[in-house]
Amino acid sequence: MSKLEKISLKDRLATELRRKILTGALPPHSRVTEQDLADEYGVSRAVVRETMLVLELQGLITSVPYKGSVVASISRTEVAELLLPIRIHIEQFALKQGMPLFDADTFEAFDRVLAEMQRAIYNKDIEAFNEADMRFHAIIVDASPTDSARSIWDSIHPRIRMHFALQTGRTGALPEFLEDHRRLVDIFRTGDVNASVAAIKAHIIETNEPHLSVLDKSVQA
Amino acid sequence: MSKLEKISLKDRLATELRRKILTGALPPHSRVTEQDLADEYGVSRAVVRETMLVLELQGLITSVPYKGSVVASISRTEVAELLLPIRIHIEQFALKQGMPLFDADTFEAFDRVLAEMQRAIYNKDIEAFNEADMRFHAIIVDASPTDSARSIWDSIHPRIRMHFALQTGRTGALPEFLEDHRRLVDIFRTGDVNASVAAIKAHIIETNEPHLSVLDKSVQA
DNA sequence: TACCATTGGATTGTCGACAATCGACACCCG
DNA sequence: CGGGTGTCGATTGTCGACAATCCAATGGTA
Repeated sequence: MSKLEKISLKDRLATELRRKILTGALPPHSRVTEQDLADEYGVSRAVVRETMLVLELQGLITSVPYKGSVVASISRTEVAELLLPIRIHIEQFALKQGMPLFDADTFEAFDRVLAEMQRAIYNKDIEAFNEADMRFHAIIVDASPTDSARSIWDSIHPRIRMHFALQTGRTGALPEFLEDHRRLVDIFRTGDVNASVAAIKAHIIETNEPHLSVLDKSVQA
Repeated sequence: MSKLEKISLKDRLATELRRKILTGALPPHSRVTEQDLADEYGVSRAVVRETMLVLELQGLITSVPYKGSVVASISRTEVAELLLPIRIHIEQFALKQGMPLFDADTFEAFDRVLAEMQRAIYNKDIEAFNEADMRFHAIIVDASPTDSARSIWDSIHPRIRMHFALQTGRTGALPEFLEDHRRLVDIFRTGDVNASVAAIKAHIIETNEPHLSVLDKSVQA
């Protein structure tokens, strides 16, 4: 049996809006109002309000009482010195906790995502590739038995992705990114936690290299 | 003119529920239902729902669809290796960005909080002391021009406080904590950013020492 | 003209009612 | 006696309407 789609409207709408924001369909400073969204998606304002609350707490929109909301804009410093270091820490934590629990299913999930990336490259579908990239790291974070790791990650990661999605779009280098992920999985397979923890940090830094230079300083501090 | 209480019911209710959770009035695993809260506080369920959503995203409660919500419980590992390192990083980041902007008002705010602590000690009011402690660090985080620092901090800090509030209750050592904060302000006054960044880290670690030992390893990693 | 009260439209804040879902228990049927 | 099945209470999910608030435009007055 498949998924059966019993997801709340709030969650579906949140996913959809996040997608629009991350792909630039809703660029920073765009004005979004509850009634408009309610009309556009055919749901009640109550649903929209809860959705917007989620997005606000995740830092994707900013809303001021009685006035309205706008899509947030994110500074390079914020990404480089605040969000990325936190993301690195979370994924390292998740690996330390979760890697010993990796089983056949886990690696099968990794392989599926790698295949998705392959396909995305073939189709030149950057959005699909980013989606797969996101899923790849979600597997890591979810593997940790501490589920608050995922919840914090959820509130950090979209902003990082937003920043890069709107920046250059790393079109050309997709195959190398795929290779990078493959190498990661290989390291995971060895079961060497220390190596994996180091590798994931290097991976995240490199993946986001183009725009960042100040990173290392802030990580150790 | 003073505050004038133009705060939304959602925010007021969130503050109140957080207080109850952090003081142990609502211990972990307590069941909370929307209608009960709505009745108890005389607000609509819509308000309660938005409040609960906030608390859930902040990791203070866990809710499952169509069943209900319970107050979350937090593991020691989670606090020591995930939440605290992140909190340290946020406050260090905020200091680096915000300290150069500290002005007379900022230090006045610090002094007011120190006075609050003094008073709380005199009244043996632990809750008031914790409240002041929270405000102290909020000043730091708010000083950063990057306001997402505060939003992330808001979603990290309550869980940490919850863990300790429910644990021992550091009753005896209150005066030393006050002194610790005084020393911090003194360092801030010198304007030495590096020293301050180091001091805030030491402060947070020491403040939470009793229950933690593994901390250092995970911070540098 | 300059100033300020008001008013009107847009937007969010709050509410009460109805719909969907879940879990447990009683009930029927073999 | 056992297994499914339906029903019922509790709880969350969704909705449309009304209230409060903000802001800019309007218009009156000195």
